[in-house]
Amino acid sequence: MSDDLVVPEIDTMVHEPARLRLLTYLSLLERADFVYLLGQSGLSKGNLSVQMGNLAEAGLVRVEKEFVNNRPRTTYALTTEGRARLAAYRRTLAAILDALPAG
Amino acid sequence: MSDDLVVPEIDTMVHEPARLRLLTYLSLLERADFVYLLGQSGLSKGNLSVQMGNLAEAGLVRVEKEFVNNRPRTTYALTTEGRARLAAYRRTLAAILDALPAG
DNA sequence: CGTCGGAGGTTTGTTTCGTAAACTAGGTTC
DNA sequence: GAACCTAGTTTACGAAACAAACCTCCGACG
Repeated sequence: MSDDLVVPEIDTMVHEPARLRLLTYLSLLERADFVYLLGQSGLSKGNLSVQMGNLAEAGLVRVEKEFVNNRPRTTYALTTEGRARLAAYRRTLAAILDALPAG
Repeated sequence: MSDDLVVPEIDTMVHEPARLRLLTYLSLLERADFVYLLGQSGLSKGNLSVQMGNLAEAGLVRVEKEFVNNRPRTTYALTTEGRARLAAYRRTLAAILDALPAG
């Protein structure tokens, strides 16, 4: 019946709101630490810890742990792959949104 | 301190991949029935039924049930509110994506 | 009659998300 | 040195998403 009309697959690792938020910050800031992301994202400590763990395990972010003033500091940054996945996601969503009416 | 850098809230009723997919079809087609969406979306019958129920309960889609050739047919269409929510979502996501690098 | 198939759900069970609370491990304060 | 703070991690548990299997209604076929 002619209708291909296929909505493309969405990368759920990126799409998930909490992670998309975090990835967006990292994309804008290049690097950010746990405390900053905690305040900025509004996520709970536990959720932030888990989601960063997920992103790291999936290879989208790199984690650096060090001690500063005798206190732990965990810093995150996008990996090359993370950047690529985000860019691909951006294209996918742009395609979907473009199909939607009303600018 | 200057950093407002706030990523806007996402409408999860729309954002959720399965529902976003369904809403996109409805947006493009104006109306679609259960069987069509089943084939096009790749969702299971169960999930499709549940997600359409969610969307209907949230007031984003209107449901029409009738019998055609003595067989049931369920047709869905966006409501005015559904259209508005989708448009708002579109703007929100566009804002997020615009902040991301790499056009 | 019996049963096959299609439309539309509901039930069951797994996975993921999210919050809250407990826990770890060190530092500072009195 | 007991009480508290900071930075994270882990655990417990509920809600939602999802797939697969099963159930219902009804007309068609043999």
